[in-house]
Amino acid sequence: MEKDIFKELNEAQRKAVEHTEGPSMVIAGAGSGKTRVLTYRLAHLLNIGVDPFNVLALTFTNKAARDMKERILQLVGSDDARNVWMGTFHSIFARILRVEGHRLGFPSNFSIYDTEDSKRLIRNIVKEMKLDPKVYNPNHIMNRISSAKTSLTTPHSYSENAEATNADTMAGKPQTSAIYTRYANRLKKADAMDFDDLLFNTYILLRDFPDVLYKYQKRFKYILVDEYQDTNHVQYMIVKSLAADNENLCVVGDDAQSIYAFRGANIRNILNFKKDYPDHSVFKLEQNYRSTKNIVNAANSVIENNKDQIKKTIWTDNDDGKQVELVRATSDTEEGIMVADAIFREKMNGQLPNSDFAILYRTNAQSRSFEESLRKLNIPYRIYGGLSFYKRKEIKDLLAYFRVVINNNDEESLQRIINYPARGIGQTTMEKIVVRANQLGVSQWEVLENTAGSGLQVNAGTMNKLNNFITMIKSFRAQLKTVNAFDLAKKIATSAGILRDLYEDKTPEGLARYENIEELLNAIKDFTEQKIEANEDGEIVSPIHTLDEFMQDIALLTDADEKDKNDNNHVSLMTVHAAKGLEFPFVYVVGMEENLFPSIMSLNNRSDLEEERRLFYVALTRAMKHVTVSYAEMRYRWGNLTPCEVSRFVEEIDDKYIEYPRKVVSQPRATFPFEKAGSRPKSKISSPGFANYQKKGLKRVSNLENKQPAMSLEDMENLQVGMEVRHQRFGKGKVIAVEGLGGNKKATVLFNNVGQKQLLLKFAKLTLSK
DNA sequence: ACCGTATTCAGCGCG
DNA sequence: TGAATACGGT
Repeated sequence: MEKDIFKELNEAQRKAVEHTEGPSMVIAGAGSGKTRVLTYRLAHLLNIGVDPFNVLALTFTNKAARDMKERILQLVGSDDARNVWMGTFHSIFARILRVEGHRLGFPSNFSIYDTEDSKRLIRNIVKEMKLDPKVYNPNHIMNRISSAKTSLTTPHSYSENAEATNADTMAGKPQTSAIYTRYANRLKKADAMDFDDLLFNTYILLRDFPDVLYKYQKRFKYILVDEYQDTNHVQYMIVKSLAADNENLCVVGDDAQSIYAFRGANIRNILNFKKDYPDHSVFKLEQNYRSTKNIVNAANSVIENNKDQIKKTIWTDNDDGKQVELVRATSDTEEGIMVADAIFREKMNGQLPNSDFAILYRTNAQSRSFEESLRKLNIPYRIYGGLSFYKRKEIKDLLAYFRVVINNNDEESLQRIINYPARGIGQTTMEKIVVRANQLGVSQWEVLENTAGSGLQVNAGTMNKLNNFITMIKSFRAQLKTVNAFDLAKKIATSAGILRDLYEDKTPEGLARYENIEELLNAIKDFTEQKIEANEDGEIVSPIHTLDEFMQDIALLTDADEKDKNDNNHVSLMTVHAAKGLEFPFVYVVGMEENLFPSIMSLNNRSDLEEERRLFYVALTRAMKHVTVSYAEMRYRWGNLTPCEVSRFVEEIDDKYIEYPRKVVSQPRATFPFEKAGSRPKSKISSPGFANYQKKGLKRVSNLENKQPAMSLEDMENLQVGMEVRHQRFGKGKVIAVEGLGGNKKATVLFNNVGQKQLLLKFAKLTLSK
């Protein structure tokens, strides 16, 4: 068994796997088989007799944890691997906090506030403090609080930290510290933790309770941290204290792929590992198995421009492959068309599946032009990183019910559901409750539960409505431990009126919402049944699985989307950030323009710019066979047509590895086979980007390969209603209307196969059939 | 309580 | 441009 494992590894990989005792760091270049090393290392530990309960593996995403677990199960061939503590920092420490949190005054059923809950709470606090929400922007305040927690700053130490408070005062936000204090109190009162608290409180727990620290140090004899370059300070501290006893710590990462500094990741954690653990070993995985030589070299030539990095030489034995290709479009719309067209051709030439292709962009807002063009070519695509299932309103509404049932003090959830579906408890009433709760220093639920005694001044009708609501929630709560998750969930969805409310909404969106609720209920049913065990007679013997268990299961889940196995044949569209860890044969990195990629916000300091460069490095190294980079000379940004310049990063690619557009003889004008009549004005082709090109002695090029020219002037003039025509893409059809004159002449054509289309004749590839 | 309109804001995003 | 929220009228 063991020998088989090692056979599949190169020397560096094998050494990294074998080194089990003492601190070690694995620097894993892009495509160098990092996951393989991680899984084999874990498998190796189990093979040499380490108890899976003594192994802790921390990953960056839930998905990474799941994938790894699966692979290890295959490798080890026994169920032992299931007992390894493997998951994200957040999920592992949430689990520990459910057990140990009482020491910090948290019940085991504490709620976890997501970003939206946190923001809403901050917004409310700002309102309660009568501050201007424009000045105290919830997003900004939350970032402030988040980075405070990440750097282990409590509300108290924040208020005493002159640097922090001065910065706030200078920014015109002297009350930030007070908001933080209030926010922390409210979370505590609600028996809730936000995402940062899961880490922050774990750190406090380990710091202040030596017996807890001791217990987990003894438990986690072997610790493994993936994506170490993306850990922030509190994560670093937690790992450090857990590993302090035996130092069997292995961290894996690639400084060149650190792209999350903007949210607190500290690249120095990996750069300083050597100082932290003088007795360490370093293993460098430098052979890339993923990409062609051209891609690896192109990426290397870019990343060389960064100062902060660990020295390494990424190389590959793979074929040379093709050079990186540069595509220049006149507009963002055209960029979409050109990229979609390129994918179409590549796919047809090679008879390739759609899933071989990915379009990567810097910002989500860029996806639209690609969507449109892909749709027009009938190429299936999927956008990643949109609104995930668990963030949808209807799902959050139902989950909020669950959360209130489980934890009555969960104020964010309470506010969400107290008047949904509408039951006549409006803003005014809610404000009274909030005020009263704050006056008495109790939770909002406690005010409600004791409506008579709490001195809440509302009229009899409202009082009645409140009492009905309370009674309903209490009746659900009474069933929490006796009824299984699915039955209770169904009951809540029905008797709270959510299903009815959605059922009555017959709009497509309403229908989708209804279906989403159904899907959630199905998931709960799965959960309920999956975990039930029966004896030989089919009698159920295991205890029922309850709703609070389900909620703990999903509390930290975000990517529910990955489970559509049936339809996998689509082009992937996502941000470069979202593409981290993935690979595709053909990658299109689009929007390679100054101020976009690199982002305009990164241009002021070197470290931000270096992070952008690493991001581009990540983008390039996703590709196995071929990379195309593209940019537009004009782009709509915030509603304005803005001229753009090619990204400095493109120019950093060594000329040997990139192919610039070839010179073209004529045909200066782009053709827009699918342009809708009356859409955006076309841009003129004179921009800084163009000037830049001339400087470099590069040549202009036709934008789209013409398979067929647009209509002749003569045909355009002759076209009349009733004529039979043929379109390159739409096929045969009949003209049913003609309007406009000269260059703006438009025709409405009823096509046999695709229905009615309006075409701008100067661009349409139409021929007269008769 | 609810709906349509005005206004504002826009960076990537793990848990 | 367009999504999300705030506002103001019924």
